[in-house]
Amino acid sequence: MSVTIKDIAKLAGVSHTTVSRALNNSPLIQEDTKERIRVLAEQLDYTPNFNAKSLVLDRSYNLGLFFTTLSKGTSAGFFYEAIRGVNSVIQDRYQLIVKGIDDYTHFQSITRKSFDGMIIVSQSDDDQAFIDHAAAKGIPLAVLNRPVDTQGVLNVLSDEEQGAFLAVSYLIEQGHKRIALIEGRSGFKSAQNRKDGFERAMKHFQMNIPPAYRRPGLYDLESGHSAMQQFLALEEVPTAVFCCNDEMALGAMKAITESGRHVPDDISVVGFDDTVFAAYVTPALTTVRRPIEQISREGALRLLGNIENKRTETEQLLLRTELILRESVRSL
Amino acid sequence: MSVTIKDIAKLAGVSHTTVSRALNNSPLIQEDTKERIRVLAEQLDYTPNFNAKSLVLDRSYNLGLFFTTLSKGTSAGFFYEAIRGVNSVIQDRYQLIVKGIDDYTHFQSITRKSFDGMIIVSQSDDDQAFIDHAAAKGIPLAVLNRPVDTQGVLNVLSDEEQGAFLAVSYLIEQGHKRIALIEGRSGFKSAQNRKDGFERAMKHFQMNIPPAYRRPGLYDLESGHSAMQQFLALEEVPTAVFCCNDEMALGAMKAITESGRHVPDDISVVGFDDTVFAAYVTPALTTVRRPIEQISREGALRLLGNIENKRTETEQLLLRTELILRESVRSL
DNA sequence: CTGAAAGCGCTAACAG
DNA sequence: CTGTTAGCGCTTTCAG
Repeated sequence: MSVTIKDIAKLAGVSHTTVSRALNNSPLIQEDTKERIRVLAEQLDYTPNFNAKSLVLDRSYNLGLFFTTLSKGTSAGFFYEAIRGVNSVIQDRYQLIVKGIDDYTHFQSITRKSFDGMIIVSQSDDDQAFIDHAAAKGIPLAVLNRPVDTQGVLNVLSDEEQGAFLAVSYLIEQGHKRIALIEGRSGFKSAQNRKDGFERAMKHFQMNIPPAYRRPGLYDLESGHSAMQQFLALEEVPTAVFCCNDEMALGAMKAITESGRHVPDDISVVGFDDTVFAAYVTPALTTVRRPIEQISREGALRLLGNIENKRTETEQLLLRTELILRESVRSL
Repeated sequence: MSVTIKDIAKLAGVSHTTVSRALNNSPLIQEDTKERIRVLAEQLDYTPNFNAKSLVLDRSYNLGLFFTTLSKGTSAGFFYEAIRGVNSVIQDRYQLIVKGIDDYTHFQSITRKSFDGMIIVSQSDDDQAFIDHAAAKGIPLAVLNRPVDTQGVLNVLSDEEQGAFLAVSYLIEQGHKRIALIEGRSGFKSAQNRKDGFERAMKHFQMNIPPAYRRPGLYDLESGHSAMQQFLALEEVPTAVFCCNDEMALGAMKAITESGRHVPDDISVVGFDDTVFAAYVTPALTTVRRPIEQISREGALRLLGNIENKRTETEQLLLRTELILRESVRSL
């Protein structure tokens, strides 16, 4: 068995209470007693039993990081950046538990005891049941990436509707009139927001959108590819395509190239997310940057603030998206 | 405060022991007593306190998933697939704790108490200290992606040296004589293995490798790009480039295109990993597929086996890599 | 400044 | 089949 504070107490000739206090640097204990005990602990290679601590302190030292899904529809880059962002602020004070919301059949294991706080990277309105459950349990919460107005819940997101608006406005300003849309995964909030931005821009410039110029997508390469193939089969092929993420944009570019056409000479393409490869495909992809790593860092930071000060601020933080001009759009 | 087994006991008119047994479905308890207690627990919305369970059972219900680094050099796709693979097998029996080894300044918080088992996706020999520590603590271990021969440690990896050998042999068989190498991140085992495979193939076919035909890389887009630029500046530009991962291959392709040349007509490019976008870039990338998700799934599966049967098999599992032929190589 | 005693919620002998 | 009792390792009153 491993060493406990009692073992140290025996060797130091003090009570285990004193050891506990000394190791927690309590001001009640004399400096030299503390030092003696610390040295002893070090020698014995003592490590606190966090389960015991958790039990008595009613803290788990766990932070949950939840995604709508791990198995379908979350892109690798998004996932990676979100974890990095959170991980960069928690250091080793907390353990980061990563999970997909759709991995749970019931939420009963989600309790205050098992999570000191939770960060929910929410991509769908369907996550609301999960969020409500956690909020009802009194778990400090930060919801990222999707607007919520649950009381006491932190909310950090980027203005995707505006980003899409900018991107599509840009296409129009470049003289494009026949602009098609490849939508995001249905049910994902981001898909809705980006579509809204698209529509607002089109409306703003009084352009009409023929039904054939909209195609559903799944946020993956393949669906972008096949949606574009449909556009290419039309009588009047669009001169520009707004894709609701970069992966679909890449799939679309592939379809265009395969048909013997060129980007951007024949058809312009715009993506969304500014994934790491966007600058490196040929032609480099014009896209909308969304500060995912920053969102998750800010969310984590504020959440830790709430946890450690036992506050429950209901802050909402909206970060700006940015249009990144590259080479995949041609001016007509 | 939340309901405990004692609350249930009081209401059911039994001892808390009986409740504990009933809820754990002990054969010692009569069926109808069990049922009564279960119903009561349901009504009260009882959830077990896992900290208390952990303390007495000496299990944490935590599985650690460690990467060499989260902040530098691990590619998003790799990371994503590894987590997915592991997550798909653990269901909700365990919590998955994700961490970078380089996040730790000291390992003392890594104990048997805090992890029922650990999966270490090891990309560097430098991880060995961490592995040794965990092994010494008696934590059931699965090391993925890098060979280790520590006793009692499961080891699952793919034959990357062989994969690189296949890829380079293929280039040679297509008639290429001037073949350059963009290496992986120095210190990463995979970088060494892939380089070894490259060299073995070159040697096998009695080709020589001028020093100018090797460039260090960092596994990212940018380093592939700049390495390729160097090759393009040479008097004798190579006719083919073997890149130690797909991201560098994409960077290299970018540099080639920028120089006014074409892939594969002027220069052939081969990557490694078969990242999700490899099939969608233009031209589609010929590359070596490495079954990351399968590796992590197998690793997790075997680890759970070891944990739950209290075995410590020292199994080593070598999965095959596979050359995926696409369009980025030209036959001379 | 230090110690004795109680208790966090649960499981596991041991008795009946 | 059920209950009594002890104890996992730690923190926290309360008393000195």
